[in-house]
Amino acid sequence: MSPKEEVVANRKEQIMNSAAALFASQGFYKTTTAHVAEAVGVTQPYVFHFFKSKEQLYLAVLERAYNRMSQAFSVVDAPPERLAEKMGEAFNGLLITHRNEMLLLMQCFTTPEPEVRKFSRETFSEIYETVLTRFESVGIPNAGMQASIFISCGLIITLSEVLEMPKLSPWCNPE
Amino acid sequence: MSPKEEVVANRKEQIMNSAAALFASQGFYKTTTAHVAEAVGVTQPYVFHFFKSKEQLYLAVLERAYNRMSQAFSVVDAPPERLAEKMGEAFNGLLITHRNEMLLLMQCFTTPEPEVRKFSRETFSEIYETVLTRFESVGIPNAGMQASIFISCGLIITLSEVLEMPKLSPWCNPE
DNA sequence: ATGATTTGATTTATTGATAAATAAATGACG
DNA sequence: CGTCATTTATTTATCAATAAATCAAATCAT
Repeated sequence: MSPKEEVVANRKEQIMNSAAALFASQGFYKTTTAHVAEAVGVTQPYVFHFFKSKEQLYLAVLERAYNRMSQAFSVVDAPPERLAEKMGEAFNGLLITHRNEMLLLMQCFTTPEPEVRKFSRETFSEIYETVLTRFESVGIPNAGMQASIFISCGLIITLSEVLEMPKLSPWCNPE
Repeated sequence: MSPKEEVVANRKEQIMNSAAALFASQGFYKTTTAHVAEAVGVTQPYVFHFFKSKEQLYLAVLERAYNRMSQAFSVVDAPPERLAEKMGEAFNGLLITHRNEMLLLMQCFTTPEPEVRKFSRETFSEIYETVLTRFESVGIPNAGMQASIFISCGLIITLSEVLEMPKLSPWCNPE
């Protein structure tokens, strides 16, 4: 495949990538389909050839983000005392490699669109259950609370990233 | 003042109250000024008599919410070992008496409007500094981290309220 | 009657979505 | 090999809906 062909072949992915960046920085409502199209270099109506609505595009991006995160967590391996720490590192890694997707995933619960709410509920539930089960399986005491704390770390890291306030997440700061 | 006069006298507050409820449940973008007006029982253009834009209305609601929270924290008094706990209770109290305002305050950082972002940054910074100073003044060790944790509790409680997933905030659950 | 309160009518702007047209690529077939 | 047919990719043009904001006029209380 020539370079151009390569580019064109994955239009759907390109659109999802641009959409992820825009949704993450502008949110669902301020991001227009025309914006997304422009970022990719196609026309606005063409976006609807791949996604039947703006909402479906948004959900597709979120879905991909969740899968990536789920996958990243599943491959973490560590002794019980180190498990939470290692999983935290996995999240921080994703925050570097797929920043937009992670920020999006951690903020999507504030988007009041019913379908998005449904996704949020299901997804946060799955994340919680996954982490909980993981913690329990290696015998971490008070696993339920630890799983909650784990998610709350993700939330405040997101807050600190969105507002550019590093002091709010002493976790990730040097030393 | 007659009942009607009483109602009318506080139109501005009424509007802010309805706006708080709608913004909290529908978010900034899905809440229209017509919606707010209808909830109060006035016409849509009249909202603009009190607030020069929808955004200013939103910010006014947020400001009031922050003042309430700030005030509630400032009156908390407890011995060092109990301070964080008591302040947490203060927040939970507000979550009962002024649920909409608190949920709004904890989610506003996801609204990409520049002015709102600015408010969020300033406000979360002030909350953090207030809590931090408070913790430090009574000699709580690792006050910075504790202050972060305090805020992250607020975030996950909000998440669990918005998504109606009580399991995510074991803090508030019975026993 | 005068000033505060409130409304009706309207404007302006934006945006998601559709449909029809065009261009480009692919492959069959003489 | 080249031409025609068919599919795939992409654009142009446009609609319909919604919502914020403006403004002049009307109502109401003192």
